[in-house]
Amino acid sequence: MAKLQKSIDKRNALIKATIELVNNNGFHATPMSKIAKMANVSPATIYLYFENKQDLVNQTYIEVKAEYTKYAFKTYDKNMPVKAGFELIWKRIADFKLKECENAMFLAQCDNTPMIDAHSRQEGIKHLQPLLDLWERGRQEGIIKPLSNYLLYAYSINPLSFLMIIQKRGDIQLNKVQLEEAYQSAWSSIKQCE
Amino acid sequence: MAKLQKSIDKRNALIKATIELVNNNGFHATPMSKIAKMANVSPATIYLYFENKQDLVNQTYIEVKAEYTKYAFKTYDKNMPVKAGFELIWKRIADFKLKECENAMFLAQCDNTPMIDAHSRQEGIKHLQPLLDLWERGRQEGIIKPLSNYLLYAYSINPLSFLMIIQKRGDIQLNKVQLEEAYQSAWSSIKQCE
DNA sequence: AAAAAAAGAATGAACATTCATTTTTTATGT
DNA sequence: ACATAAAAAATGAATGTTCATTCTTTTTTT
Repeated sequence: MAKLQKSIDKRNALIKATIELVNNNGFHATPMSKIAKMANVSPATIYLYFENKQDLVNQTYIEVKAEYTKYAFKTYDKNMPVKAGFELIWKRIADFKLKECENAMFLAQCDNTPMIDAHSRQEGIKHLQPLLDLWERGRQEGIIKPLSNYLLYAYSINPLSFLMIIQKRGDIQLNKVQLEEAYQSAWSSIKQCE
Repeated sequence: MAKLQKSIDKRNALIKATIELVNNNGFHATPMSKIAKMANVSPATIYLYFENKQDLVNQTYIEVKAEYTKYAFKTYDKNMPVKAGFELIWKRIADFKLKECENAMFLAQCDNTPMIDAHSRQEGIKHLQPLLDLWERGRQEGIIKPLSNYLLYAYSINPLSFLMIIQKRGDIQLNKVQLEEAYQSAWSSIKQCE
């Protein structure tokens, strides 16, 4: 037990260091040696936990993505009405993106880069299903526009990534009011107009 | 004249090669030697045109960003009505993102990465002013929601980046109809509801 | 005492950048 | 026009560094 615990701690430290360094310097400028140093570990030790650098980054991606979706759906129940369900999920996602900034930044970087291999990317998408199901229900009930999931995502969820990035960069600081405005815009763009 | 022309051709070839390689392999996996090879030039020659790798990437970014905004505003006239002006600019941007896919992909990667230095990023934003002015006018006329430029951009323009990426990845193929839908969503999310 | 985990140093490849030469262009004098 | 010298541009090979990964030894756990 103690051994296993210790191992998990080290693995977590490595993943955390990877996120922080990749966020600040980019993949191209984060050597294994720095990751090791930040995690208080010898470079050689990394290879006890991960196959190589690519594997480390892939696994970090999958881990963070899983945290993200877990957070998003934590309080969601698939029997909720469509509108309420969407609002709930949207706000959880917003919460994650704006509070767990490090994690969200890392995902944004991975999602726009050939840094992650196709297989891990696929793996990362899996857990988004509840949202897709909700949208399907919304379309059937005539509450949500009959657009593809991709379009709905592009208009209602993806903008949060952009907002997160510029907030991190210090260009804006979203308060409660602005967040509510952002939510209304998101909803406007996907709800079926009467 | 002949000399200058030749130089510009080489510079362009280098920039083109940089875009293509960074798009396909990421910054971290595009060595100067490959860029040189793709541009049919010796590695040493790159340093006659650019200070170093960072400078090459920064200048490529600025160049592509300038192309992007030039394209976006090509047929826009600042005396147009707000709604028509927005539709025009939006559709030009969509055109650019979906047709000049290579260029747009490169920008997306740069914009979510510490690949580009802050100064060059600043430089790249400059040319967006006509759109910001249009929005200001729209807010004053009560046609556009009283949101910050960042929010308006996040909801009406940024989704195109996401759509472009998934189209490049082969997940969707936007036709005329879907593009019109996307436009309507964009407009819905920023227009003042009556 | 055996096995597992971790470490630091070593290895070899890849890479950005520079150097010494060669090729091409430009300017000059006839 | 033309030959030729100076200047500029371009090159391939060399340089020195950085880095991912592995090897051997040491420490910790069982």
